[in-house]
Amino acid sequence: MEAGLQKNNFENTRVRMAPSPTGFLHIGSVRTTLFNYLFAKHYKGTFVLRIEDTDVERSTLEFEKDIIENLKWLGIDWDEGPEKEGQYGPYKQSQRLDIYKQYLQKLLDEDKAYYCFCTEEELEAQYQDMASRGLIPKYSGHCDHFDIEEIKQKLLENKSAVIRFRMPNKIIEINDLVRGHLKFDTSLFGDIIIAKNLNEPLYNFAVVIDDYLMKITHVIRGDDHISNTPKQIVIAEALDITPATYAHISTILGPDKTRLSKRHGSTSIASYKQAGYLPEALINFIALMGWHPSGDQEIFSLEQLIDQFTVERLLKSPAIFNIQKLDFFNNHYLQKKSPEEMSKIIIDFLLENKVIIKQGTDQYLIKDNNLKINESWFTRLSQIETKKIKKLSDFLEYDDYLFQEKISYEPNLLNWKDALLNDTALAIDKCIDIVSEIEEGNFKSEFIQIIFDRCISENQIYQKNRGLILWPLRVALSGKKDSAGPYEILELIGKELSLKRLQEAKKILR
RNA sequence: GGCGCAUUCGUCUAGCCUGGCCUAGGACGUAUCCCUCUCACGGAUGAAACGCGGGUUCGAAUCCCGCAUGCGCUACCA
Repeated sequence: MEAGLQKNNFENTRVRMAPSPTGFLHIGSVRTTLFNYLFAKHYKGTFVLRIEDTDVERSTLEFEKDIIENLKWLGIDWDEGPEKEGQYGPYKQSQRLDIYKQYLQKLLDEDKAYYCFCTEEELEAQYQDMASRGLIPKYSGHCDHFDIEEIKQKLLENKSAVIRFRMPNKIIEINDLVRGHLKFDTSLFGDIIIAKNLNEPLYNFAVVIDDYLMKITHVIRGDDHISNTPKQIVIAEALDITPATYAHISTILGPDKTRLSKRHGSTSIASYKQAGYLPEALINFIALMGWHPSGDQEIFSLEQLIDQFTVERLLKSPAIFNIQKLDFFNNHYLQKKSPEEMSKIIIDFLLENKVIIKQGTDQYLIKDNNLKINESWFTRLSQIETKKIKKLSDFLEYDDYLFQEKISYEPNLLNWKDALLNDTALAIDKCIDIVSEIEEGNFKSEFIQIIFDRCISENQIYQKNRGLILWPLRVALSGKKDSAGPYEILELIGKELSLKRLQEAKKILR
């Protein structure tokens, strides 16, 4: 039978994502999740989330929590799954052990599977032997002929045993929604192990049972599963189960073109969230690695993705993860936030990173320099700096002078181009005079600018070369060669701290 | 080794099914210039790709064959 060939209508689809809680939710699984989700939503089907934790040694509750939390954060929800029990639950493999056991027993009873008592050493020896004779290493069939009494006896003796599936020799043809027609010769596999014992099924077996019982119609997964597909199909056939239709998408590669992994830096969604990436940016970026519409549009909201998604546009070649593009998307979505929204986002971020402390309703304190600020301060900050920010953590890097008490810089930095040291000192004095004169209540950048403009128009050297006064002012306030404009910094750090820094600069120049 | 999958600018990709509209389009990044006290923003301009070799055809990025390269699977992981 050619799996999936006959059903190419996408009505009443049930698709699933089956992450294993063996690590923090990473970019790659978010991508497959997203495509399953888009598929379900676009074709008005059901999206099932199933936790694949049959590997008890590696699966943890912490990772499971991380997966659920971050999917929610990204805005991906499910119709059935953890916290949303439906009629095909439970949705956690570790709670379905009795179910697998029945099917395992059925295969055993029908002699479609058998106990294997070979030890790892014996297996190793068999493979070695085959390889040395130029054969393809696969299970020799050493244990495939014991009779019931023999097996009973061995099991009673507590011999460690695994359950192997009697692999039929046949050609399996698959019509993959993304790859097209695929062909496999199952005789190459040998009798694969489908369970460690009756209570510990392995992935290739459990997944078949689950997909069947959960009435999954379409399976979208990474192409690293292509070789598993024929195995799952023969198991399904042995159980008289109709397999789902498959769609194997490409994998994500790191810059060195190997599969994206920890050695390429952080790949967990949590770490991107922490660095200050927006869920909409992540979704947009990830969706475009492995899927693309026929036109030139690149900015997509989740709703637009659902609307425009089609399986036909799923790509088969692997995509290399490019953080600069992610940064671009994040910057884009940051710009689209209103200053008020941004203000809230920045507050949360700085609170989280313990840069500021909440002191009451609309009252915050910058920990290091004791500046008392409120929400409108953050609104201003956002108006001034959001354009250059790629991710929220950039605020800490680019605008450190706003959050620190002391700033440090090379004295030479105060000098504008080839200005004379003496002129710079004069400029700083001038700035101190001007800033001192401005009343606290008028300490807004627009007003400050008017005052400075007046001073500049009154002094010919400054009129000709504004950098002569503006550069040292800005460096004295920020300690950096790159920063926001001097008037904005004055407003943000306030009169007291500004004067302090200007006096500091004056000292340095002597 | 065996099996499988992939191959258009540095990167993500459009175009490929249904050959001519492709002197290959867009985006990110990058370069130069303008704006400018700096950074960023904005504006202008540019560099940059059909893996290689055959074939089919009047014509190939597009169809066919071979090769090369990369990746994946070949677990008592998923």
